[in-house]
Amino acid sequence: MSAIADVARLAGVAKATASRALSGRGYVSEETRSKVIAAAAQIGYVASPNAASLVTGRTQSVGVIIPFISRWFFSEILESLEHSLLARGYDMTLYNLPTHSAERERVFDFFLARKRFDGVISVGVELSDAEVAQLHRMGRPLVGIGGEIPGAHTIAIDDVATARLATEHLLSLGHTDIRHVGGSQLEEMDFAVHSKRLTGFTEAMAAAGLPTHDGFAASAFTVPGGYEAGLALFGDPYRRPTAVFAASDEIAVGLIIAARELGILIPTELSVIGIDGHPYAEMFRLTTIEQHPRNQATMAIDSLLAALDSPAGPALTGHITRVPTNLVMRSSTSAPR
Amino acid sequence: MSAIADVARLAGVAKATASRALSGRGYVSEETRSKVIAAAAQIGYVASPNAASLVTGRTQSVGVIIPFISRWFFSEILESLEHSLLARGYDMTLYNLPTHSAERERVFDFFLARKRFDGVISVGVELSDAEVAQLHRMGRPLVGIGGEIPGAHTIAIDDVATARLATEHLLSLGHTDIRHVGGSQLEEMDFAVHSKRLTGFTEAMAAAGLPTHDGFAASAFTVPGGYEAGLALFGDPYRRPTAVFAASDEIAVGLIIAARELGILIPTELSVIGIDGHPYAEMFRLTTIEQHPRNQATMAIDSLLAALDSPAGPALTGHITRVPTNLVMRSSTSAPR
DNA sequence: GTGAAAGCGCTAACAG
DNA sequence: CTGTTAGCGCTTTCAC
Repeated sequence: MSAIADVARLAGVAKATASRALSGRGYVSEETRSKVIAAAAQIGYVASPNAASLVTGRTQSVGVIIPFISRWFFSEILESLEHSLLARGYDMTLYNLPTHSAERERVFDFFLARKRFDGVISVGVELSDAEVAQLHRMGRPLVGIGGEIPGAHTIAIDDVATARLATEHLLSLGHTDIRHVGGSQLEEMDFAVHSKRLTGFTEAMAAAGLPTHDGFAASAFTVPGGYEAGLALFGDPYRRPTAVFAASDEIAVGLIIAARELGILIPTELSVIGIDGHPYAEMFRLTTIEQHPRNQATMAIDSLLAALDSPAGPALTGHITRVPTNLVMRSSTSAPR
Repeated sequence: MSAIADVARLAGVAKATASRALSGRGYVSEETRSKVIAAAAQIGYVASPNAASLVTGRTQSVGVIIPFISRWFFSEILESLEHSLLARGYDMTLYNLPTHSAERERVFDFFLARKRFDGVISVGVELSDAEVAQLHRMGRPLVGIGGEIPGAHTIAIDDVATARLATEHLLSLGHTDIRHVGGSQLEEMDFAVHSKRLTGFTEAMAAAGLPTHDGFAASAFTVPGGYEAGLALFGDPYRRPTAVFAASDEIAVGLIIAARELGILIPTELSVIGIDGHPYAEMFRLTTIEQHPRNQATMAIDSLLAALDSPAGPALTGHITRVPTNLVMRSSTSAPR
């Protein structure tokens, strides 16, 4: 009971005609079209994309790989990707690939090799040349978010410049004893995000002629991580910095909670700046640099689907689109006392 | 260039034999099997599940619908579902369906009707009889998480009992002026979670002979939501409760932050209890009732895949598995002063 | 054990 | 504009 055959029979036309009427491809008279559509509606027909994909090569489905789900930045990206894809008629299938995932190879060699996807979006996962090549061999477009991937179009902020900007904000307020709390170089994220943010910090400090030795403290990229780091960093009042640049809003919030617990006044005794634009930032009146994950997701989808529609075929060339970030000043930063 | 045909040719066998050797179904001599496997490896063959599904009816893919991605409970569930499914060779495709989503009908009538999934998992989404019937008509198993769905197996905690337990904990410490901060009845979640937690609170208070009028304050199910509610609730020292039961850890944390900001000592002047087991709970030394989302996810997957494997066919009967919760006492609660 | 043939549900050519 | 035919890549009878 090939479903489309049922529709065709009911409408009194050939399978091919029913297919044309329902898919909108090819010529069908208005009359026939409505007859077919009525028949389809009557028996509740929904085309099987799997069968169609066998002949068209299109699956109406996109694969997404992402290293975290619960971190704010990534869950925002995910929500936005899903929403855009759904609106355009695509399914989104998700692969959660933490940085040192044992599953990684299997995901690339098996799951992504099954020709199930019209395209792949890699969020915060730095792909090896071999991985990119393998995806390209299937002739499918690949778009990245978060950092440069040779051979693929990528949407990303400039991590170094953003970190520099954050540090410069504190410098411009008059701070000289500034620390950076961020991810450990020993547990580097993809695209060397930890290092890049540290580099931006170091560059800005150096440009201001300030020392940075002992200027960095490692922390998990979470609120509890920032909290732990804060307790350690602020415990001794005689060796406490006047300002901290946190590599993410989550860390920054943890730092603020720790500071409050220690009775440190913000921003009078301590200025804190973060990166992201997390909803918590407003509640803590946190000065932060927003990086608009939802915009990044939208741009990625637009790029991917454009590559699919373009007559030139999937865009295989590498190109990075830098997304602008913007500093939002709130009352967690001020001039030092 | 039918891929499996290439493998067959290279191995010097028929397509059918290659298929049997690779899928493990049917008789193949050990010798032939290894020859075929070697050939497949040599040309990097990966079977197309879409083509296979056309004949087997199995897609090796599961659809998941979920109303939130960024809330801790849901992102934990999601991570765990993805992990379990991947381990068993299934793809997970995700539909984000907020409570009053305009897309809902389209997801059921179009996306889920396309015969793309071997089964569906509904996380925190209360399905109508029509929606359940539609899924069943496709002969696919359906498993729910979060609340009873007639006609489907569901994994869920007992929300009323859990809320009662939380309230009884505060009562047992000697509190009498207890409030409940939770979701508004006007913006009810699916499965009436807001109402159920309020009911549990009310029941426990009534059993203790205590009044509950004005005992409830509405809040968004987030840290900022709890913070706003806390500022309002604790602002007036003469009308401040001695204890609060928050409907989630996120709300509870917001309440604690607000209390600290107002200079209120916890637990001396205010006891707070939450529900979930969020990582923030430890950092805030929050007494909470854990509901182990990862266990719930694992149970759901086991149930779904068992239904697929069972010779009796997909389990269509409704049955609810209650998941135990456990109270973890930390220093955010104590006897009233 | 293995091969040949049929067919899953659909769309793309090509006639008409 | 519409019907007929072929075939996407795979699995599964059913012979051998």
